[in-house]
Amino acid sequence: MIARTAIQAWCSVQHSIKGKATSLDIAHLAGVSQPTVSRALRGSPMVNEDTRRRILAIAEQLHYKVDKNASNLRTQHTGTLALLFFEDPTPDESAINPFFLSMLGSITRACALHGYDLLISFQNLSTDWQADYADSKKADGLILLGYGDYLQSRVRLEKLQQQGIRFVRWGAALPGQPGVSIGCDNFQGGHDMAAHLIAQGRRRIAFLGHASAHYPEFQERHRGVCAALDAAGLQHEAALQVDAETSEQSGYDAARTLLARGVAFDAVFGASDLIAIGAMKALREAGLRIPEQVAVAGFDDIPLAGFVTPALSTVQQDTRQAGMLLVDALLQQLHGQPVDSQTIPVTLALRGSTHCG
Amino acid sequence: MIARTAIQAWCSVQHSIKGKATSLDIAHLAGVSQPTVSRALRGSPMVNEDTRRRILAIAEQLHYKVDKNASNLRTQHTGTLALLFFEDPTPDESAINPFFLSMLGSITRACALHGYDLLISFQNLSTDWQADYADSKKADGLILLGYGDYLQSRVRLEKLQQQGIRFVRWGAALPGQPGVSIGCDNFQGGHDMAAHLIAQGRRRIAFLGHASAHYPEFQERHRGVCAALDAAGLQHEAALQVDAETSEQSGYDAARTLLARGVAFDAVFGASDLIAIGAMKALREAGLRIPEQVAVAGFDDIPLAGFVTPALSTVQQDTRQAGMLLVDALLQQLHGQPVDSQTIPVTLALRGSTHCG
DNA sequence: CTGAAAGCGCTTACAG
DNA sequence: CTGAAAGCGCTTACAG
Repeated sequence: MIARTAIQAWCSVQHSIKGKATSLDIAHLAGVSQPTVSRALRGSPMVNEDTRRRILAIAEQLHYKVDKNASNLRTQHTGTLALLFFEDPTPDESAINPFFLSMLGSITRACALHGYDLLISFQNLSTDWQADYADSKKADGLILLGYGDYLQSRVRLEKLQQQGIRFVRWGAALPGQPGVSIGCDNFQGGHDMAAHLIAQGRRRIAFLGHASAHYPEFQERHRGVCAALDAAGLQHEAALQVDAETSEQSGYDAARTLLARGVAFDAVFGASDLIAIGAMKALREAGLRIPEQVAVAGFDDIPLAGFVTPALSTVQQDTRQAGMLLVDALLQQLHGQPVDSQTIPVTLALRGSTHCG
Repeated sequence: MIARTAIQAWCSVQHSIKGKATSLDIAHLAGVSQPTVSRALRGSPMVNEDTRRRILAIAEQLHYKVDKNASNLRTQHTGTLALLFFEDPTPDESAINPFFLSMLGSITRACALHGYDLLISFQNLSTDWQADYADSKKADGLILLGYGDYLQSRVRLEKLQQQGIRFVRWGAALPGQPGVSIGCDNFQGGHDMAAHLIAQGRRRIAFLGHASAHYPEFQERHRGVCAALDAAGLQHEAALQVDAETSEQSGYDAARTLLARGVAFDAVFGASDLIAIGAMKALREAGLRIPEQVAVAGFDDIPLAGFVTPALSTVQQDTRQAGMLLVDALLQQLHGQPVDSQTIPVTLALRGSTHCG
């Protein structure tokens, strides 16, 4: 047993020199070698039970924590993952898509569950982000999140892969695409919501959101809508699709563009909830009643979707599951196991914005 | 000048052994010593311009990045800050207050501006978070964010301070409080919004949100409301205050509680936008027209505030400035400079929910 | 302007 | 079960 006073003395010395305790300090105090302290702390089975207890007690009193920089340097891995948001630069950067924020929450939690830390960074598509975090050994792997212009970022994904950097991407899993993607079934979501609208008697469904290969998620959602229209024997007109990216303002603008075109429509499907909510505002300003004259639907089921008026029908993505899958897939890669891209199912959250009466 | 082939050879060797380039590799290739590489890379003025260029060229071709673990270990600081969210545990953890998320964005940006990385972690109040990140040298300092129960977390702040850990907190700066706080002028915000409501002819303003010392921000907002009522010669009744924490559901529940009490009111002031939006739903369900019968106001100006119906009047906090101030204050502490707590002004964002006609 | 040397605090074979 | 030794990849006095 070590005298309390020895530790107290140590503490006061330490306090004056302003340094943190190291494993060597503990070794001195416990009367063992430094490697033994390291073993005891890491729970190695080949250390005497009494010795371990003594060491742990001292470590606790000293508020000792293993220096991550030293252990990472030694073991050559960091125990942290980096989350990179890549988004088109927006003028108001503070407005992050709530959907991603909900992903952020679930990713953080999944990391914590596995004992990993999360480094986070918002990237402009314009900056040269690809490998920074991995190359400088700040993180063992990358999680990429963002509805950016896919074609623009694709080159970078290829670079990442060339450099042997481990990463997973949230988004549509496309054939021949570099790396592993986890995404929701955008096609199914688009299809099911359109089918629902059709079942509610809607015939002319406008789609607000990009529908090009640059934005594969939105494009898939749009394809789902078209498929549902086809199945019902309805036409899809180009004039009923208006480009929009995921923000209220963009949705508002897109709805006004739609109105200005003068084409008839009885439903508006926003490619994201933010778009839908922005569109609702424009529609109301134009004197249209929701859902009587126009049904409105969104995609994501952000927390506020149920609290706007009328409550927004939307396609729900299971962010909790998504976060887990992303982290799991990345961790599996780090452990050298092969991983496949995955698509997770969506469900409809039907509310007042698509139901009359 | 070094032969391209040497580098190519190096690359293929490296590729086969699957390791990253180190400064020593570069030194060999450049025909200099390893310390010289380190100096060149760090922009030391005492290295020959030609040598530097040669080194930088090679470094670039090899995708070399300084190993952060090694340099951090050597220099004893990490170049990263940790952002700790502490919130009361919520059943649905994915629903993070959008206001904080907007802070997150601006904090990330401020960190990047100063060349710091951001480690992020969501903490339950119940877990033992205080010093982990700093003790294990993962971060140089902590940013604490959260509308948790203040009295519960105060003990921990004191511990942090005892251990000499640098931190800043977002929230009300109270007398005798440990550490540095940056917060908005909650009293002013509460006061100004209440004064606005009174100017609009409202006389009985309900306040939804905790108003105890456990939640100093909300309490200050409430005090501001009371002050405005006093100034106008109006009474404030206890029955017009209902506890709520910051979520739509809690706001919804609080409004229903208020309705159930049967007291008269002509305005509802939510202590946060989420509360206000939840309350709007409950009020509408009760058949009340907003703003004709009840004006509704919130606090935070989250991105969606302008897109609910009617658009929500609210108190705007400048999250961009807040993020900068938090990071600046923390960095100043790290540089050994004294910092004071600061309060930043708020402005009203007045919209349809408080204006008739 | 450049190099040889030391050391940051760990972990992990290697002996015993 | 424990210790002496080496080394992860840097940075920074110290010589020259």
